[in-house]
Amino acid sequence: MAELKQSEIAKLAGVSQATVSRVLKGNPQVNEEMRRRVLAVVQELGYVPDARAQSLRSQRTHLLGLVVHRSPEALAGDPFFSALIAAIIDHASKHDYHLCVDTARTARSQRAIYEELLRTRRVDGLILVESETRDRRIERLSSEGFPFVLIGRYEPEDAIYSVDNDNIGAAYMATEYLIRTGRRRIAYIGGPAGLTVTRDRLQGYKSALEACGIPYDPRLVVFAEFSERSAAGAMTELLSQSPPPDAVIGLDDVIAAGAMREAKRYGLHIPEEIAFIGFNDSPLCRYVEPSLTSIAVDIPTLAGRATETLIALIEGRTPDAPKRQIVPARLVKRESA
Amino acid sequence: MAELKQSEIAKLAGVSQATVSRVLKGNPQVNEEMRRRVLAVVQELGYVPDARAQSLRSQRTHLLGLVVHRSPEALAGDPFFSALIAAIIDHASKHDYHLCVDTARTARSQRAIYEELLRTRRVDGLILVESETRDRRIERLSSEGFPFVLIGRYEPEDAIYSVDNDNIGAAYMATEYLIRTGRRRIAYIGGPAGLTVTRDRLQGYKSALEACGIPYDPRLVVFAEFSERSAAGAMTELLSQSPPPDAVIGLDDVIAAGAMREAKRYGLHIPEEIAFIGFNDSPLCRYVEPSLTSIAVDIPTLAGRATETLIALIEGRTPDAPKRQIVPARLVKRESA
DNA sequence: TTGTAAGCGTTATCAC
DNA sequence: GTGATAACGCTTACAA
Repeated sequence: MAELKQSEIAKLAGVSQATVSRVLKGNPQVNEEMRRRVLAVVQELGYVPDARAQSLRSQRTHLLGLVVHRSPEALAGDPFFSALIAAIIDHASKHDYHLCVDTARTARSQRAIYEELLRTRRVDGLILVESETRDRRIERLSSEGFPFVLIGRYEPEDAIYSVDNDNIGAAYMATEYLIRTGRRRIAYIGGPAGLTVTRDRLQGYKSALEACGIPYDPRLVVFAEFSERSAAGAMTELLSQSPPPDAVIGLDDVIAAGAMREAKRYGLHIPEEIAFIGFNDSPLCRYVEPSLTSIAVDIPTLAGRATETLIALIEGRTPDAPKRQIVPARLVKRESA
Repeated sequence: MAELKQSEIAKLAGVSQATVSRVLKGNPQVNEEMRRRVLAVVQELGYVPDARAQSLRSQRTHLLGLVVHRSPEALAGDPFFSALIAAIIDHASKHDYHLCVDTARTARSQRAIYEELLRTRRVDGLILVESETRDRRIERLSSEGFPFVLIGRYEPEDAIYSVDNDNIGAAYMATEYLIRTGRRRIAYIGGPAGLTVTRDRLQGYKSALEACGIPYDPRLVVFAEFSERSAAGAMTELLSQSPPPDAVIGLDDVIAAGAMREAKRYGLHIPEEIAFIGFNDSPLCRYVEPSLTSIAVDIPTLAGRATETLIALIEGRTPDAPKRQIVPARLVKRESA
């Protein structure tokens, strides 16, 4: 079984190896008779071409790379990534591509990953998530003409292909909703400060405040890691102020939930005394008490657009989409706000 | 930049292409002088070998395949997989392997995945999760001598390499704990009936009942899909009985939480009237109200063992571990039981 | 110690 | 239409 290659098939079918290749590639100019003979042997032996040889020959691996900028621990409990990975695989498989996932925590390993996947031509293209605002590697990918799509934001907007939630709009929506429902001291707990998501949502938050004539108070803006624990710490900081906030927007559901839990520990009533809104509409929103209002980012669409765009790029087609695609978010109201 | 290959380096360093290869492979029998010359050029141009060519030549892709038997939707919100994937990547990267993830929902696509990854030699080995109890493809992998490791259980125990939570023990632990704390009508909500996890935990559940002299009542055993909604349905079924159960063990946290939510809707008090225990100790346990007691499966260890074993198998070393490895679980007590 | 050359399994360009 | 044959970029005998 190990020695199954086209030359074997050829021998058994009594044709040349080149003909076997033609038949398999669906080359139209092959005699019907030979085609049948070849296919019969292929079927019978269950021959499948060797992807490695095809990769070398065609300069295509049919592998997409997903690079996630988080440590394994931070990735571990995050439902966002399950959803993202699942959606990418789903789209990729339709085009006969596979997905290779890597994590790049430190700057060192980031470099390693890029080298490893890109320069080695191990993958045909890259999907990047949660990159730092200014990433040297992105410049490089770009200048080397390597196919890649960013999930998230990048400046200038039309420099590279990117797909993003409407983060600014989403944060604006959340903030405005809170204002509309009577909140005045609205806090924002971001993720790590360097991240574009963190910045973009901050921007939406600020715009909404401004549009509604509420002065921006920098003390109401704090940052946390992607963990419940870190979010609790940030919340403690916010609660030490007087007056304390009457609403909190967390960069994601985990952060919002962690903050909310902390507020509960302080004996605050939710949503009467303080409201909470998270992002991602992850399963946990329905589990926390009170259930968490959240901005739903449309992960399947996001992943789908990114994947389709990337594959188009790889295959040399011009993606029929603008360089920067924005996927709208929606507010899912629950009890916390 | 595109034309960077060993022959280029060779030309610039004034040596043969074979020597470049030797230097890069760390072959000891190369003159120090040439080695330096070669490395200088390599450094300067940032040459990295082409993985595709290496794969073909060495018959190794340095890719591990992870095949998950779930639909993208079912995968989507599940933190178990984020954790699993993260942990596998972490271990694999230490040995310079990458991870290729695929999902196989239908039987048809399962076949496709196996063909696609295995026969095409696209990956060097496979990690399988949540396989059906009797899976033809496993027999085939096994008989073809393809390196693979199963996360989960398989009979007979020493037929293949597998790593598993101590599912039987864990369910035993959960059940016994409930009995010890005074519960008598303990229900079990499994996942899809064909799954080995479902069966194994059912077995542990039964053993504990038997050991404690509590008769097994089949009406207390129901099955659900991996979704909150489906779990709620299963719970409704359980609650229609008289007397209703006074404790519920859910196959995973999502199922347990879904069931618990349903019980709350019925106005039952938790844990006074009915207790709940889930599996995985996922983040949501801390968010639900009351917080969910759960059996923690040690995902990093599980993934680590599976990955290390697989790589040993691929590289022709005999794994220094028994064919079937069991990773113990532990009970994380919270409010629900 | 180094270079030459064969070959990994394909695909694609030639002649026939 | 079909069969040789030359790549694809690398590793590794084998020769020198």
